[in-house]
Amino acid sequence: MQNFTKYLKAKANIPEPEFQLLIKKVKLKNIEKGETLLRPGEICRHSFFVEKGLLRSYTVDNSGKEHIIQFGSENWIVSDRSSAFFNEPSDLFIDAIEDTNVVLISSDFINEASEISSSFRHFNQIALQNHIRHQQKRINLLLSASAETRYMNFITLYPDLTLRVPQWMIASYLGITPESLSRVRKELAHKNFRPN
Amino acid sequence: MQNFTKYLKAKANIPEPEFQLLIKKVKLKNIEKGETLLRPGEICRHSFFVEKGLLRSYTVDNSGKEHIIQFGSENWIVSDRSSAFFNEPSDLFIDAIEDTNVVLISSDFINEASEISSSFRHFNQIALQNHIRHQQKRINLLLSASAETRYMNFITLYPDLTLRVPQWMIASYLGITPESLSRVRKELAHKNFRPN
DNA sequence: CCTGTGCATTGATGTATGATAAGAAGGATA
DNA sequence: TATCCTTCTTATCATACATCAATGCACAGG
Repeated sequence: MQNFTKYLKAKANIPEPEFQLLIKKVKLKNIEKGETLLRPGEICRHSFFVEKGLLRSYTVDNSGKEHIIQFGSENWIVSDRSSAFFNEPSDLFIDAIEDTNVVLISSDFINEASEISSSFRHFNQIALQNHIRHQQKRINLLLSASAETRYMNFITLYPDLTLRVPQWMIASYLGITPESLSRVRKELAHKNFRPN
Repeated sequence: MQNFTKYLKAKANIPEPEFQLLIKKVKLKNIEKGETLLRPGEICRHSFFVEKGLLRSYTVDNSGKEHIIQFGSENWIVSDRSSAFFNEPSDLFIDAIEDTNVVLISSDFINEASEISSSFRHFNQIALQNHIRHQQKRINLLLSASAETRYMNFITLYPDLTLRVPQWMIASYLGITPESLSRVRKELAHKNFRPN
């Protein structure tokens, strides 16, 4: 819970009494490695703030292949925004890559916080805009860059994840096979590139 | 201007006097086919509501290739949201595919409308969430689907654009070469698929 | 009417990445 | 220590898509 309160206080300036009321609305949950928080068809009722640990969200296509949408480690929020906001059935899985400690943020929480505090509204705006910017960059990379470039971009952007996440998941995030990623890494090693 | 006022009234319930004040804030602009509205390095000062015509936004990679991010025909808004919101230099081009009539929406307009009307705030929220959902789907397609599938998806999603936009631009949007798209279309024709 | 310019098509060839299969290298667990 | 797993690598072959080059149209401007 400490990370979450720190995070929220840093991002939104909510007066203390209201803050205390709000904070009662969220719950903690511990999940084990491999445990699933959301499945396709379900409606995403909570956003998950990661206190400690590592989550991922991903789709599974009709040939059974996984495609990772997002990783979320400490101080990140993982969610299916569309499902949560529009009350639609999700088409994502969310599960835990490591034993994880999450804060459950309900839509109610967000709505109430928005009513109470214009500062929170602003924070929420920024979060949405950041999300859009991030997705934009990813689309652009997928359109224009080779596997190698995409991987380079990943490790500079998420050096921590590069170490914590198994390679086959990184490959999935990049839209390539684990074998291809292995080749790319070999190439990079040849070129005397060291990820450290 | 008619489309824009109709659009805004339908989306946000702003009391008439305030609406009249707001509407004075926007300007009209006519641009010719090929004319450019935004270049990389510039800050995106306006969102462009398309009254009539057709815009596109795109990046150019370091080998000179264009990658189309978005098309916008009547009643669509084209913009670089990140640049506009965060006041950062854009890395997009925006230009006109046809002679086009746009409404210039400044950040001021959006801020003022947000202050005046909670209904407008809500509309804006929905617009952002829709944007996220749309990008999410596109990322998922780029990660998981073949050129053929991506094209099929495009023509069912945007049958109008399929007719108005030159094929090489559609190819660019899909992340393939015009030659590949041509072959994909041939394949589909063989399979007795008719886009009509 | 000719001619230039941009776009779509087609063919030949190349290359990055996928598919499949097998082995090697840890980590966990008994 | 022995035995599983899971992950990562390596090798071979297959394929989707890119690249390069040529041709055919259509349409605009002289």
